[in-house]
Amino acid sequence: MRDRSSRSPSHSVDVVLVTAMGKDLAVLFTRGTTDRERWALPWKAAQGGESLHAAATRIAEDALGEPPTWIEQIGAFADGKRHPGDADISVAFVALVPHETASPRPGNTWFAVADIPPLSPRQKSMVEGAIAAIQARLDQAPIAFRLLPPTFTLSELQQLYELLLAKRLHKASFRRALQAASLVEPTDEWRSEGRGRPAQLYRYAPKKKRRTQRGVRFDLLQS
Amino acid sequence: MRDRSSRSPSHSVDVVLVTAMGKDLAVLFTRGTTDRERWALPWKAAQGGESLHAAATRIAEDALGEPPTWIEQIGAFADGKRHPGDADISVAFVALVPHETASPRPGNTWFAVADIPPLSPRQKSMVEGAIAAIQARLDQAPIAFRLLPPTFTLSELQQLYELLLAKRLHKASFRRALQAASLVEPTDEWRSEGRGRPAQLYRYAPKKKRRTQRGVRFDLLQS
DNA sequence: GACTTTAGTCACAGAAAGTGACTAATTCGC
DNA sequence: GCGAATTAGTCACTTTCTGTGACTAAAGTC
Repeated sequence: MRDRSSRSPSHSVDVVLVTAMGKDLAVLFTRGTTDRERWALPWKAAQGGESLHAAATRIAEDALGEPPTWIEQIGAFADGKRHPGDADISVAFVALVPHETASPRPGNTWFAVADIPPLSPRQKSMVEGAIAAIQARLDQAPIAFRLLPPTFTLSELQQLYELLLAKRLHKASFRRALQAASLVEPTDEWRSEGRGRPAQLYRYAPKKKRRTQRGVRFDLLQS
Repeated sequence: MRDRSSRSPSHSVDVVLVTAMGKDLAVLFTRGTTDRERWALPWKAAQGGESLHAAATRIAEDALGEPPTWIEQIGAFADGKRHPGDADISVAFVALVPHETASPRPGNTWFAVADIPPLSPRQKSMVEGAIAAIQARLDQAPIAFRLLPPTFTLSELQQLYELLLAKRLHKASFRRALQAASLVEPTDEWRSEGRGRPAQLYRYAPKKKRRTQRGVRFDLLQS
């Protein structure tokens, strides 16, 4: 392993940890290691011998006390001169965690996406990229379930989708689509949430299924 | 600008240039600069003061003689010890170019994706990532048109989609979807291609359109 | 001129999606 | 206790979209 202490690290790994906090998405920030007055995304300088993915998982776990339920690289960022460290280039990851079970370690705090503290330009790009990545993955992989606890009501699931897609969904359509995809299965528990009829709890339990063979959907293209 | 000649470059930028060559997708490879016997993706060591995107565009243009019609970063790769250079980390881009107008510079050759030469593990991952990225972007942005010359027949367009999606499409459905999205407009030219009725030429001309407000499509989720 | 080949269109059936209305089970106010 | 309010869950109807085969059109081939 080459000596790195004598030169600036070649790259950093930065993680955008996202959760669903009430009616907002929220991102985890930590007090900067160099500047204690500023908030920054959790990050570390590169270490030899560790894969990018493993490094990102470790960084997330260090900030959160537990590993994220999903993590994916969103790309390399080099624009913006001021990274919290002095890395030439930063590899950003987006990670999801259910809010219920997440208790950030001291010095780490969730910020609603609408109310994010001042950041370096580079980390600001990363946050934007992370939100965009979540929305882009949403209809390709069941990542929404990674933001929920093991059991949940269908209303909670729908509210989460409405939050992520930023649009209202019709209850009957939502459930019909869910059933057709056989992604969830009911438990025998019910939860009474204040007023109103209690809701049945479901768990994420995707069944093997042949993806219905469809033609091209040009209407989804954004020109 | 810091002196870089005295130390190994911190990162490289590598480009997966893709075109549609007859019945196959093809990727551009160049004779390795260090090892003239091996083929490699076009790449360059990092240069200060140039954005990743600009660097990738320049690399593509250097190999091809003209800029690609579309380019996008697919991520940072650090696994696999042997990069053609000695960069710790490599940022890969995927770029598209129509085959008709592309004439690679000497030392650069198209290889069908089914018949790719031996590569370093890292660059092999990049090629796989590039193909996956193209297929993933296909129903989110009209990138297929970036593989076609300015005018084309609808049969050519359909064959291209069949190539990219690796499945047959029904002619009437394909055209109906195309019309609904108003992505192309007819020119007043026709092309006679051997036997059979001549085909009308179209050009890519996306019209502003409200994306039909739809619910969640769980059936597209791959569990 | 009949046959083949490719382009382009139509129309119908079935599937999927949008939508409002309905029933069910609980809490709250009185 | 009881009706209003609230949330969950389901149904049925309509509209839209998609899969599909069959048809017409215009060229070349023999």
